[in-house]
Amino acid sequence: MPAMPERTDPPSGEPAATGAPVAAGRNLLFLREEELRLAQDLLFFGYRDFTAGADQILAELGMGRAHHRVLHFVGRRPGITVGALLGILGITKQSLARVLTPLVEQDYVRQTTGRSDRRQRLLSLTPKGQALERRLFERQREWVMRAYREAGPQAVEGFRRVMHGLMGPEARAQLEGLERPKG
Amino acid sequence: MPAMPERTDPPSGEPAATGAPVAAGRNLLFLREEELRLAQDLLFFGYRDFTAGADQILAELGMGRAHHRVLHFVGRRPGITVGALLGILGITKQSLARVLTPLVEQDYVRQTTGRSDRRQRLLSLTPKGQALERRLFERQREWVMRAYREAGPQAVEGFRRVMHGLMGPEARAQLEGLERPKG
DNA sequence: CTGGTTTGGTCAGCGTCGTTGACACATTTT
DNA sequence: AAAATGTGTCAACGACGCTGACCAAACCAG
Repeated sequence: MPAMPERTDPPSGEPAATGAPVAAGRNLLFLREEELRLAQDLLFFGYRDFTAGADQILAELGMGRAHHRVLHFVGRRPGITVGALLGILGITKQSLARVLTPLVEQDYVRQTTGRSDRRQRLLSLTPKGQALERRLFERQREWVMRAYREAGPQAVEGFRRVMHGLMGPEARAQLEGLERPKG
Repeated sequence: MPAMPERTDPPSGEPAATGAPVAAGRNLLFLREEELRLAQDLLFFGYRDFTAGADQILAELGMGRAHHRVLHFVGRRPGITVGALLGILGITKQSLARVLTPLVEQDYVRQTTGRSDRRQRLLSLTPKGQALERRLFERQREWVMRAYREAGPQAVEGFRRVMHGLMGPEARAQLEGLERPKG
């Protein structure tokens, strides 16, 4: 196993900086390579542990992450239509149904017929749904607050900027809608 | 549960202040509430879009995210044992097997018998595996670099600090191991 | 009014990726 | 020789994505 790339193998066939700072280019690329791999690690571990607390609560209720997302986004935008929720979640109607139907049946989410358009089913949380959503929220709140405290307020701002940058245009638009509700 | 914060109601006051502890307390709580809900949104959208690019490549090859993780961590730590990989991924042996076996059969990952302990199977990427891992890496690299550029270097540092804070103690220890290999 | 579109629901089936439980086998340790 | 360890594997299950097909109610345009 000699020919094996030692560790994070140094950028092999990099597009060698044309012209000037060859050595500098190598270093920069190398740095960025490690930097990026670290970002991958951080996102994997961080996201996993971020969701772990809520997952635990959900498991006790026989639910999963998908249920949480519905509770979260319906809570964030009461009166949202099924179609809009589908757009935010980026899943199919069938996938949503498997999770939404039980939530309605178990009285976590309420559906009311739209006033202007009676085909629409406007979704909102029942008190029971609000209570669960809040419980999940509190669990994650503690976790995130710990991270925020450790990192400091300036880091938090940076975190937000980078995460926002990781979102695609569609997600950014949807986030807009979430931040200023009615518009 | 009347005490439940109605919706995401807009922070009424603002940094009001030092004179009215009660009102200020309310504002701070609201702020944090919104702040935290925003963090949830950012993590959901950001992580999803971060992985989307690689997912696409993987789908073309009939693979999933789990395959990518194996390629990533084996690439990051060539010669890693199956047990250590299980520890990093935090999944069961059976779950790993379903993904690792095909990767070995399709010549992406190589297994060599441990020298000191011949029960161990040391994992490393074959050239084919390295090529795929690099392709996936490059795709994510572009995406992350865009976010980094938009956010600026200072934000990047903050991002790292917060993500690190989101990790639990176990993940932190494992990240340690990834950053300084043999150590 | 009629016909087409939109919104939402549902059945049926598939794939990935996580889980548990139970065994098997080689190797190392005691 | 017996016990513990590292790995592999069979079987079954659950959560959560997807596609395709079809239906009903409501809206909308000609």
